[in-house]
Amino acid sequence: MSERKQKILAFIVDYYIATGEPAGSKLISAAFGGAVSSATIRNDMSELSELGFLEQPHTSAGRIPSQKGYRYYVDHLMGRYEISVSEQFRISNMLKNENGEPERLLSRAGEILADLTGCASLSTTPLDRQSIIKRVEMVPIGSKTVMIVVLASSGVIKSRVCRIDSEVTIEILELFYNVASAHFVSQRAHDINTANIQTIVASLGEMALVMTPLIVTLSELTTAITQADLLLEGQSNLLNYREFENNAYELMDFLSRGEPLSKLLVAHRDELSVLIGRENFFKEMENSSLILSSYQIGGQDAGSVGIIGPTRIDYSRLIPSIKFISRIVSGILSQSLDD
Amino acid sequence: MSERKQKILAFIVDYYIATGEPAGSKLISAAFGGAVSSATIRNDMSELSELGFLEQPHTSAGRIPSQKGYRYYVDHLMGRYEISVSEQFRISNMLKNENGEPERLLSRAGEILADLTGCASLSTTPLDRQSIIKRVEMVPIGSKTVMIVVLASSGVIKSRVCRIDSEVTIEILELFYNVASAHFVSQRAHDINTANIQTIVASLGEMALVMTPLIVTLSELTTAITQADLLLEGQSNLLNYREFENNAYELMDFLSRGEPLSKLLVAHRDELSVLIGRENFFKEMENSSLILSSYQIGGQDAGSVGIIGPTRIDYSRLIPSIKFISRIVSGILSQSLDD
DNA sequence: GTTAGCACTCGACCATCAAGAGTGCTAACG
DNA sequence: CGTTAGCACTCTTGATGGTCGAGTGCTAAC
Repeated sequence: MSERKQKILAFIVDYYIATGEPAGSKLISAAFGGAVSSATIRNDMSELSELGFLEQPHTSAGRIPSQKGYRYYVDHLMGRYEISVSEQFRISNMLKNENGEPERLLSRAGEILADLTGCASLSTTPLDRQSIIKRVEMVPIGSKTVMIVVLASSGVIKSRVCRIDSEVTIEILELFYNVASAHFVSQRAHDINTANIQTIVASLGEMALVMTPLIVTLSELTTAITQADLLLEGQSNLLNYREFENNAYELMDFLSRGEPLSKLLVAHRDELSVLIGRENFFKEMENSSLILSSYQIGGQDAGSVGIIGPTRIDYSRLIPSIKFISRIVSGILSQSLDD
Repeated sequence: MSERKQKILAFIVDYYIATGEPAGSKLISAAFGGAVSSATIRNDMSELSELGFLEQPHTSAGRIPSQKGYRYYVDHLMGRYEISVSEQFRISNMLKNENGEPERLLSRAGEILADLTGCASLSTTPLDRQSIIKRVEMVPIGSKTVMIVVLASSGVIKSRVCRIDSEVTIEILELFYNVASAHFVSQRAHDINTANIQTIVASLGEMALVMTPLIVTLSELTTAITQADLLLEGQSNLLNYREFENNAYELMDFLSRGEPLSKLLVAHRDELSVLIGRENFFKEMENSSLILSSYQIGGQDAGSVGIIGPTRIDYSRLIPSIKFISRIVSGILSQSLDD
């Protein structure tokens, strides 16, 4: 593709991102200082249309980028920016104290990202197929109530309160810890077979009845550890975009379902993924773009953070913010893993 | 107000709730079987307008209820329904196993309510000004990491992970439990003075530095217990209503801010509160209605569940669902308190 | 390959018009 | 006095048509 055509495509994308208006040949010619006449631009635009990079809302409007046009722009044309040092400083300051649970950190990072970009932010909790159950704790909360805490080597912590039918005795505590260390601790979370729960419980003899809720809860927690949760922030930001005026419900409802999206995020744990429109695979997102950047824990890809917005999103300005946030998140999560 | 006028008002409200269309005099006359002529209806409607119960979108449309009209309808006119026994059974079955944390129960109840009503549901976590800190636990999670768990007499459990700068020793554990039982356990959560934290920490001498993050986290958790969290579900449902087409962002953004709403809910812990439009106090909600019903723990009002929707909401059908859910929630929460 | 010129298309905007819905008012009725 | 029929009036809705301007595609010339 000729250099001029590239410049034209770049201009149209930039202009449409900035204003939301189609760009016409005369406007572009003027933007180039009149060095090329509008007729020439028209010829080029016509070819760009034929190649599928541009489309026309209607005959007498200018051109706007097609999804293929955005793709070419992202891959070859867009400017590279960095976020300012003071901004970097501000962001890392806001996050550096959230070094407890990954979930809190990610949710805070998501808020910042949503504010920064004016889009909705999303992230997945860390997920590592190799992660093992590092620790199981049972904390008495009441005479018949305990809290079960499970810690994975990925740093993820899950806890849940569980009520049983009788008083929590030393015997129950001991039995629980025995079961936990025999069948759960040091196992890969993915390998723990939920079907085995029955046999484990059965082996407890007369204590089986009392222990069942505890073992079931423990098993549910280990399952929860093998699944990435989706965290969403700033969804309402999306309502400010014209493009979502008519299908806001579809999109928001899809977002709130969580699971399909979290699968999508888990499948794209690269340093940078830009998914434009129909590249997202889900019909509900065919008018949206996703920008994702993975974070690492101890050098291992563990999850992603990113944003969702209309396809007409300011890729070049927002990509650096997302990359930066994922770097910060990587740093904080890796550091808390030093225990 | 004459009986006929009441019937007319009731019909207009019902009709508008069902169809979203204004009702005209001819339609109403026909609905009454022609027993009264449209001219008579017109006279009555004119008076109802003068009294402020009805308004006209424009001259040649029929009448729709004003907010005052809805208020009169809710107070005097609407039908009383009950939800079917099978429905009651279905709902209570879905909830009866969520007897651990109140937050999980309420969030599940909120999902059900949102599905049931097609509105967004909201609820507050239990809050009791008299509630005391019943228990504080510190669970080692890693060599330098602990999880602090605080349990209040209201049944609310808050936990957070905390990292410190040195290994967690027996000495630290003991010191922590000493501080906790001296200054936190058995205290009313509301009475714990955050300003005292400094003096507590200072009294620890050379251990002060290590202990600070732990004590601060503990103090933050007790503060969190004195505040009702707001749980929202099914927000995207609201996007299906015509009335929110133009101000969806305002409303959704307001909902996601949480705090003002949770204050509103805490202030309305009655068996049933219906807040219509401007009665909601917040400008962002002037076109919305809130239906709330409080739940009790051990006979004490502890929080509310409810829904938010457009003012044109089916009050008579939805109120029973909300009351029922709050009764179920009361039951489950009171029962888990028996420890 | 580039450009000027021009016919053509199409949406946005505006005014006009007719149809229909619903009202408010008046006068008559029982 | 409450109720009703009748009618003029208002206002929205939708259709129609015309103008304007923007932008294009094509052709012929440079």
